[in-house]
This record gives sequence, C-alpha cells and structure tokens, in this order.
Amino acid sequence: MGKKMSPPQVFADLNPQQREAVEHGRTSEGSQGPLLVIAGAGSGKTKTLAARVVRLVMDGADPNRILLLTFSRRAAGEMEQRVGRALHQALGYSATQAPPRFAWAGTFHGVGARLLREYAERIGLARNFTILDRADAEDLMGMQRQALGLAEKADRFPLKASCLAIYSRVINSEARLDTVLQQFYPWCFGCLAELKQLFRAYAEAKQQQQVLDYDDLLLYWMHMMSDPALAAELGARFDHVLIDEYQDTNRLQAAILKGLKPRGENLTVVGDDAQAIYSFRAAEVRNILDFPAQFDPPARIVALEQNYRSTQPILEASNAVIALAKHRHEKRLWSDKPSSEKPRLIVLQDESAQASWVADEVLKRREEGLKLMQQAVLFRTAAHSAPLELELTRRNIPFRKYGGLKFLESTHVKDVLGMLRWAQNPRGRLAAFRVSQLLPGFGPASARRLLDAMDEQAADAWAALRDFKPPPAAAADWALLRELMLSLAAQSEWPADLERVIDWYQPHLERLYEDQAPVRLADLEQLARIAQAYGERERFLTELTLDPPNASSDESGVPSLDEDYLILSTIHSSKGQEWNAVYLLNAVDGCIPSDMATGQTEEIEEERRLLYVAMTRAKQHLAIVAPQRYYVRQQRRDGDVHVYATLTRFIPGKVARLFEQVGAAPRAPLAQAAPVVPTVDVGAKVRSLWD
DNA sequence: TAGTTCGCGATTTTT
DNA sequence: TCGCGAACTA
Repeated sequence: MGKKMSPPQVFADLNPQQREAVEHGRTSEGSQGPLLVIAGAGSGKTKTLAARVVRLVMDGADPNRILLLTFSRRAAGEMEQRVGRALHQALGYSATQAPPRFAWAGTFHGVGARLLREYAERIGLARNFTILDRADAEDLMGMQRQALGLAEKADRFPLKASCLAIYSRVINSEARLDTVLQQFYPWCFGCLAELKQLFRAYAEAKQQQQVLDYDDLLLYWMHMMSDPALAAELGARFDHVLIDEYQDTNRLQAAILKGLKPRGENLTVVGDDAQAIYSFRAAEVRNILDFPAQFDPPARIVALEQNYRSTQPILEASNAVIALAKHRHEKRLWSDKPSSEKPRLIVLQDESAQASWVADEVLKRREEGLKLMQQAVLFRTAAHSAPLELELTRRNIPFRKYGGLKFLESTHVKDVLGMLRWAQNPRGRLAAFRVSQLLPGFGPASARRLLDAMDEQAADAWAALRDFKPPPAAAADWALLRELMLSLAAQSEWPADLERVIDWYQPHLERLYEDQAPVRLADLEQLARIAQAYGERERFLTELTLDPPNASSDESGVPSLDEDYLILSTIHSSKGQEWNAVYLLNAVDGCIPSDMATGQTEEIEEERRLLYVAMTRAKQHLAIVAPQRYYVRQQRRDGDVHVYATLTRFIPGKVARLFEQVGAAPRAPLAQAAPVVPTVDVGAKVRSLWD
C-alpha cells in the first residue's frame, strides 16, 4: 500500500454543510451518533456520501466492514465507482493498483440475498434457495389461486397480479391485511378470508419449494434480526452503516436497520423527502421524517441546500412546482449558476408532433456539440415513448431505454432460465411445471404427475426422473429433456450449461414461434453473452433476478459501449441521474398525474414529486412538452383513439410564467376533433346478407 | 388428457 | 393489444 498521502481531492471543495456531514462524529471517541443528511436534488449527495466513506476509511475503518446500502442497482454501481476512485486517489495508490473493494455495497435486496445464503442453515433455510422475480411470483400465486378454486368463483376474485400486489404491500408495510384492503383495495375487501387463505398457501408453497420472492429477502432478513444473538452478531459485522435514498425505504427496511444498529451508532442515512416516489412499493416518507427522534440523543441533522446541478431558472421553476405540495419539509434550494435561458414549456398538437420536435431538438443540440449521452428524454410510463422510439429509429438516432419492458419477462427467456432454475433447485415446482410442458404432448396433468413423483422422492428428487413414465406422445422429447436435466443437476459447468440448454431449446423455439424464432434466438444469444460475465450458475441466477438487464432485441440494436446514444428513461429510473439537456414527454393531466393515480391526495402528491424529480435532472436545458392530444393504448374496441388533454395541473398559470412558452398553439379546432362519421355502413350491409 | 379457439377484461412506476 | 381462462374438440 502506498504510504504517500496526497491531499485528498474529495475533501477539497466541500461546502460547510457537506463538510459537516463528512466530519460528523470524528472528534468523539469510539462510536458516533446517528446522522441524517437531508440532501436536496443536485446538492452533491453522492459526492458527500463518497467523501464520508473515504474519510472513515482514512481514519481506519475497514472497507469490508462498511455496509453501504443504496436503493437501486444503478445507484449502487455509481456509488462504488465514486468511492473507489476517491479512495484510490486519497490513499495515493499507483495507477495500476486496484482501489479497495467494498464487499458490502449494494441494494437492500441484493445484500439481503447474500446474507441469507450465508446464514441459511442457522435460520432453517435451504442454502440453494432460488429467487422468484415478480413474474414467477405471480405465476406461483396464480397456481395457488387455481388450486384453491378461487379462480372460478362467481363474483370475480382479484387476478393473480393484484393478489401479489396486495400481499406485497402487507409484507412491506408490516400492516394487517384488513387495513391494507380497506385503505388501498376497498373493492377486494369482500375477499378478505379467501385472500388470507391464499396467502397462507402461497407462503407454504414457497417454503416447500425452497424459493424466496423479493419481499422474502427483506422479510427473512428482518426476522433474522429479531433473534437477539443473530442481530448482535450481524450488527457487529459492520462498523459503519450508510444508506442512500432513505426516503424510499419501507417499514421492513427500517426494522432491519433498527436491528442492525439499535442505538444508531455509526449510522448515516441520506435522502430527500421531496423526492419520495416509491410509495406504491410501500415506501414510508415517515422513515426519514421520524428518523432523528428515534434515538436518544436524537440524530444530528445536516441539510444540503445548495444545488450544483441546475441553472437558477430551472431551479426556480422546480421550486415553484414543489412549493405547491401539501406537506413538505421546508427547504429551498438555491443555485449560483445564473443563466438567461428559462426552461421551456412546449405545447404541441399531438404525440407525433412531440416526437419529431424532440428528435429535432436533440439533433440541434448535438450540432451545438452536446453529445447524445448528455441528453435524456423522460416520461411517466414506459409506453409514452413509443412514438418517439419510432421516430428515432426512422432517423437512425441510437438510443437506450431504461425502465419498462424487461426481456427477462419474455416467454422464451423464462423457458431457458426455467431449465437452469430447475437444475439448481429440484424442489422449485414452478420451473419444472413450466419447462416440462414445453414438450408436445406433455400438458398440465402430466406435469403435475411429474412434480408429485419428484416430491415423493424426499432424498433425491432427481431419482424420480428416471422412473417417470411420460405420455406416449412425448416419449422421445422426454428422453432428451431427462438426460439433459440429470446432467445439469449432477454437475454445473458455467457458462456451458446455458449453451446446452439453448441448443436443446432451439427446436422447441422454432416449433412454437416459427417465423419469430430468429428474433427470439437473438435474445437468447444475448443472454448467453451476459452469462459469460458470471463465474457460476447460482450467482448468475441470483443476480439476474436482482439486477435484470434492460436490453432487449426489439430496441434498435443494443448500442456498444463506446457509441454515443440518447437516453430514454422512465422518471422512476432516472432517479439520481443528471443530464445536460432533459426533455419531459406528455406533461399533461392523465399522464402526469397518471390517471391510474386517481382520487387520494397522497397519490396525487406523489405524482407532483415525480414531476419535480424529472425537472431537477436537468443541468442547463429543460424542455417540458405537452401534446394536446395523446393516444390511449389498450382501450375498448369502440372507444376514441385519442384523448384531449390539458397541461398538467402541477404547472398552473403562475408557475408557467417561469417558463418560456413555445408554440402555445390554439386548441385544435373542433371540426378536427370530431370523430369521422362513416357515410356508408359497410358492416350493416354485410350483416344484412344473413337477414 | 391435450391442444385449440374464442371471448373477455385490464390497463404505472421497481427490487 | 395481450394474456388468461373456459369451453370445445380430438
């Protein structure tokens, strides 16, 4: 280790508040009290957190005993990089030396999965448990729903997706089922008893099959902390605990934290209540608001209010938007970056005008020397970017989309992963149920028979495969599947396992999808490329579930790393990021706020914060676009195709004055609005043939 | 018991 | 439009 201590760059240009956060607890001997950093958008939060970590390490903390939790995988990666770089410099390492590794940096779910695997035996958990992603969890819920006969009830029972959403909220908010139903799903209240029964069956099924869903990763961890001995042991493993985006944690996560550091010693949480946008995942803003008072003496609070990201006019407009929020922590961000350029509010006729306007602007900025990667287009819902994607493809503008469709959820990818999951965990009925039915002639009844046979072989589930009598029609295909499966189960060779599965799957793919097969095969090849980055099968499966890639072959090609590309992102996925130029699509009522978020003021307030988050991503140029008409996808057959929209309610007149208003075109004349009335009813004529 | 077809209904954001 | 479930057919 180089001993030369160059003056650490990370500490050089901290403002007084940032410095306070970095230095907190330094003077006192031994442990330090809890610290809450309220960090406004763009206030140098990541930098401050990184500097604090560097400071801790330089004062002697062991990087392997620092727990660094962030909300998203993306944020985790960035944090690790920032800290690594800063530490590298601060410790005076040579260019060839790798920065110290932080073994315990990641998301709550990711770290939870690792801890659970490590402590599995001690909490009665199988060490080879597999993790269900949401789609898998829904399927498993669906199976129980079916098995209990809830599917064929006369008065309609909630769909599997709703069941899982309800279940998940109960778990994450540590609330009672009846409370959750009353508050969020009043129309399901009548099914209280059945839901309870269903959730019990679901929980039992998971345990029997040795699978955990996302919520279990937190739930088991929390329960692990309720054992005093284990809690003490775990707490002692980490000298320091730092948590980012604390406003988006839920009660379960707060409980875990409380178990790790009951007195808040060496605990730092960072967040901003104005950016709380995950209440649909049972996030509790109260976690951050009530944090200081949980401890005695209460946590120290440091507020970072200088914004280093945006120009003043952008910040003023953002402040005006959030100032209209119902309850909020008083806080006003300021910036010393003057600019004569106001953010722009662009009203256009429809979404296709919006798409071409944005494409034009993006190209114009690039002409001015702004790389595509320095520009981002944000939207509330993944589908909102569809017309723009079309336009970008047409003009050959490369882009990459974050949020929305996941290629892990496509059937063919799930089939292949199902094979691997089954090999990994023979008790996982879901994978086996899915995979076995790929064989022609092998339906649900045979699949169930197979699963039961495997269950009966308590000692070696695979033994059941050898004796199983498949339906005659499937005999030949069955033999192939059986041999492959037994071989995969007996020994894993990575990534060769995946290649073998794809080879086996290819004929099925061609049979099932015919002309679509090549596209889907390309996805599988992509999967194989991803697989190479992992050392072993188990890691691949776990991390893929926790950190799903967002690349899919139906984007306009996956851009290579050195290539320049435009960022398209949902507002949720844009969190913590910043770009020089930001364009926000569909800033109209019905999109923001989403018309899904009707009624309750709390939901509407969250949509307001969402707009705020979007606006504060911009450094120099911000354009908010509002098409007067937008296309409503997935509607009833005879419904209007378009909906007439008004500018989002979060930008009322007096806020709008902070924008430069462009193309405030008069409302489209009514004549254009009226649906075309058919002059000939061809349908009636055709039908009358049969009168 | 398997495979196919048809009609119906839902519809965001993410670990 | 898409996926699911129920009814139908072989």
